[in-house]
Amino acid sequence: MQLRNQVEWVLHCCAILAMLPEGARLSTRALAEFHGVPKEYLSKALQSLAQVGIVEGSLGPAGGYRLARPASAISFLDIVEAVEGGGRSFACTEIRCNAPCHPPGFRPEGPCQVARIMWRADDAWRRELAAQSLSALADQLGRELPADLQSRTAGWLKKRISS
Amino acid sequence: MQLRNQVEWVLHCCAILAMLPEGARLSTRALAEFHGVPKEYLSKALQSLAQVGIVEGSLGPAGGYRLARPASAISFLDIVEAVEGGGRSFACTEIRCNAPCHPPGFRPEGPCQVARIMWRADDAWRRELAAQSLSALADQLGRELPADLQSRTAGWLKKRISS
DNA sequence: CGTAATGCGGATATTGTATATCCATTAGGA
DNA sequence: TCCTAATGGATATACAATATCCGCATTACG
Repeated sequence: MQLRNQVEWVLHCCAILAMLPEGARLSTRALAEFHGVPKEYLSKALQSLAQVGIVEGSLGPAGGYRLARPASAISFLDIVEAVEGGGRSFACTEIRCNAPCHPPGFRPEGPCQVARIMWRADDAWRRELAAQSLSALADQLGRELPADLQSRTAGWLKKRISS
Repeated sequence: MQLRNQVEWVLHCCAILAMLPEGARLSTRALAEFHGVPKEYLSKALQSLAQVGIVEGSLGPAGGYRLARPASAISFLDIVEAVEGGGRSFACTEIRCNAPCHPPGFRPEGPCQVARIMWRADDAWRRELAAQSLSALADQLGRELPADLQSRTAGWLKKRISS
């Protein structure tokens, strides 16, 4: 069980977007170069973010992406689910109904106990991610990253910012 | 991100084994028929359980599997990780090191902040599964399953028990 | 205007993993 | 001795993740 590579990519992309000045945009090309990932494929992931309203894209030269709402209103769960989908990690196929000693077509009432337990763990995972906001990450990075690294990064980004 | 089908299968298999009388065994064939899943493939999953000491297989006719320790000492996490592996759901590839503005070969100290947050969610998931024992599941099933279903199941299993 | 850069969506190729099956071997009960 | 069982290796199949390519509509800028 493993999350897509795209999840890591868009989380870092969102972190970058969250540290940009208000209203500034970055192109897919810039984000891909910054993280060393394939531009075309990253583009797909960013489109997923745009479709659920986490980022907002604009066309033309000087186009690109920016956050569609304040970083404090974007959770890790929002981002992960935009790329990965909202499904459960445990898929119950109701194999308890297959027992040859059950009457054919048997359908029990209520969800499978095994599934209930697995889904509770899923909920705990989601709850943890829902509690983490993008702004908290940006703050943390601003506090812990060495100053020289931050200024070099800021300089590189400044040259790539559109609009 | 989805768990293997095998995870569902072995969880239900362990539930059955936990409800068997002390020392009784069930063959892969019986477990596969009971759940309506392919015997050969289920066998692989059960072998994974045997390798980490959750179940114990024996050869020959009247052979089969039984739990290797009390159901109260087996957690859902034990079973899931036996099949799925103990790896994290989020794999950090350190793309933060790829930034073209960083000095080449740059390696930051400490884990990536993004990864730390994702791993915390993984930990919450694992904690939840570690807290659920196989005996608790068996108790729950014994309490909630309709009596007629339980007796029919017990009868079917009795005919298949080895040793 | 026209040109180039951008996001967007569709189509497709490539790779890798989950799923599934088969077989040879070993071991044990009848 | 024969049958049945787990074990482990090899292999086939299906499907999803990864990656690339192309055509299109839009828009900034000269």
